[in-house]
Amino acid sequence: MSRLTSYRDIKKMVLDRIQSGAWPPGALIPRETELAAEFGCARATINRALRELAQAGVLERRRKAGTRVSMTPVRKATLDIPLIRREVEESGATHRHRLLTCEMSVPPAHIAARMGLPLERTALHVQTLHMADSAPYCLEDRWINPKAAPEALSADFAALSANEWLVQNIPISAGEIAFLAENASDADAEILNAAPGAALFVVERLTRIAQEAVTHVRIAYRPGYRMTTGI
Amino acid sequence: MSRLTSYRDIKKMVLDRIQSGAWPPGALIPRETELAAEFGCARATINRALRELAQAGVLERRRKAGTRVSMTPVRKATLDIPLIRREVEESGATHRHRLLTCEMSVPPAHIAARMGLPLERTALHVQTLHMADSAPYCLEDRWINPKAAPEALSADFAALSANEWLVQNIPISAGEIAFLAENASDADAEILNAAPGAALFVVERLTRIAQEAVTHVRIAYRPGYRMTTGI
DNA sequence: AAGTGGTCTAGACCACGTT
DNA sequence: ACGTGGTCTAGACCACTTC
Repeated sequence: MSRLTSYRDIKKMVLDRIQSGAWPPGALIPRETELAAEFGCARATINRALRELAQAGVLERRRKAGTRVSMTPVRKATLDIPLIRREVEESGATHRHRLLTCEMSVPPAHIAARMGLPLERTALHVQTLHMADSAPYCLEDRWINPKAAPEALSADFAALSANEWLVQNIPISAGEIAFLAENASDADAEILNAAPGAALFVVERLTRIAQEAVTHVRIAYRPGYRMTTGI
Repeated sequence: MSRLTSYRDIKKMVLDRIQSGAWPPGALIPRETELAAEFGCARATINRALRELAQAGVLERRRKAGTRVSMTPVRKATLDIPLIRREVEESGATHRHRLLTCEMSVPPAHIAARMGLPLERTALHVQTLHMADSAPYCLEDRWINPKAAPEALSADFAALSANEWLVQNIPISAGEIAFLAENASDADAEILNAAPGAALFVVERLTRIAQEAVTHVRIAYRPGYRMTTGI
């Protein structure tokens, strides 16, 4: 027999005890040393299993107080935020994109505020329509802070979409992301080939490098789009 | 100095090298043994740091091929799916709920199909309006498989919302979750006090225990709702 | 003060994928 | 075949919290 007691096995067994009701919500479970003895493995192995279950929200651990089954399982959903091109291609379609706008202009006040730009300061505005085969897939409306990403001014977004260019040229960074629903404006509707007022799934993302906003993007998906994941 | 080389420090230093551009997207980084020598710590420490960064989507690791900086930096967003009551309370408002429907009936075909129920089989249908202070917050439309959760038939959902009851009575389990946008139906609009056709942010969740569907829920939020998280 | 989880080490063996 | 990450061990010390 291969590895009788991998940390994966421990996780399964612990989950099993929870789901079977042997360890109900709120229950204190045995300490690591006891479980290690019971399962015949090192404490480090138990530790890894329990640590991962705690990270997943199944357990709550506190020094000295011990490990308990969560009372309110905070379910966490992990969403992948892929490149739009890849997302389209994985659905089996061909990805194309069309550059609609690429110019310096003054962003709307709420976007300037979120990016921390002074009012009236211009930024690079790039609008791109992404298509799956020949149908509109989503509309990317992006503002780029020229101070934080000066190279963007000379990039050719008609060749490589802004979405993809930024991923390849801006290092890993922090930011916020929001998901919401909006009624399609007349402009959105025409571009996405949707009915005016149709409910659109929208993702807004603000990306920073060292506190400074680099780019703000609003991606509005075609009607009917669903973002899915397991729990 | 305390801990010179905790796995957290390693993570920070690696992230720093990535964000500074020293290790650009796609770059192959040194192997674990080399980093351990450089930082003067055990390989296990390096392993934990790199493993967590890989889990966060920052690195991509493959045996024999080594560890690379992800080409697609912003890859994963983790959303907490809290109790609705807690979500409301954290915004500073008071949570109340009103039970609108609670009866056995035959679910629409697409829901029966997703739950794996035979056509015409009845299920428990529970509709709850959640309110923040006195304003509608979201509409919970839930179907419960009586075979998988028979105790639900005798629960008092007027006292404890179905959302909360299930969390407390059904053990942690697997499922799928989807986020989408829908135009408010006339019924939705009236209940949520929104304009008919308003774009609503909708979460649909299917919960299973051991392959069997326990409950399907559609939660439609009031117009203007945003689900946000860091990256 | 004492007990629990949190982390680190040094070494070992193994699994997987590339070559 | 071989090199890289994946995991496990046994032991140790530490940090935090409750008692």
